[in-house]
Amino acid sequence: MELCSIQNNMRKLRFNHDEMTQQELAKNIGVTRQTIIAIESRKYSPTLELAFKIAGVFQVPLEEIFQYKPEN
Amino acid sequence: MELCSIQNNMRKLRFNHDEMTQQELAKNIGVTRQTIIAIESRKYSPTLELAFKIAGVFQVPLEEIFQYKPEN
DNA sequence: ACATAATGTAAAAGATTATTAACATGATGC
DNA sequence: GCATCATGTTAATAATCTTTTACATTATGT
Repeated sequence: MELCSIQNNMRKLRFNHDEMTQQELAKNIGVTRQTIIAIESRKYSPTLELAFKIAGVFQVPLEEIFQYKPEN
Repeated sequence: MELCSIQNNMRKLRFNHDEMTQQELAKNIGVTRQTIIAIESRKYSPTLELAFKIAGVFQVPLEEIFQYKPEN
């Protein structure tokens, strides 16, 4: 499976935030669960706006969640 | 004209980096000049990957270039 | 055993971002 | 005046991201 070039630790963050489910996170940022699944599994990377919203939910800097790895 | 919800100071950064032109920036990150124009004028926001590349060129944290303003 | 919740997979349609191409303007230098 | 460079505008196409829908798997609790 093709992976996108940006890593993330959303999954870890969800669990560290009271085991927030994909559904809850999705609702929080106003997207569908499919989008969360796709991002977590690196099927594709989110838009910049979505990335900011996710960082907002977990209250961490964007770059603490997403890391760009050009080589992948 | 509709503005996207993410502000940026690419234009300022270009001028502070030896007055780098849109064309040079575009070439640096591997997109067309149209994409730079669209982002600078907030016609739309870049993908997360593109945002990282731009931050890389100017060697500043992503959030120093792009700011999310939900209210716009 | 059964119901429920959380996660996973897949495919088509819709929305947004990026490219390509063509043409326009203003500034600069020859 | 003319050529060149940087920027701007528009429109059509291509690529990528998001939604919608439907169904599968695994774990948990009753």
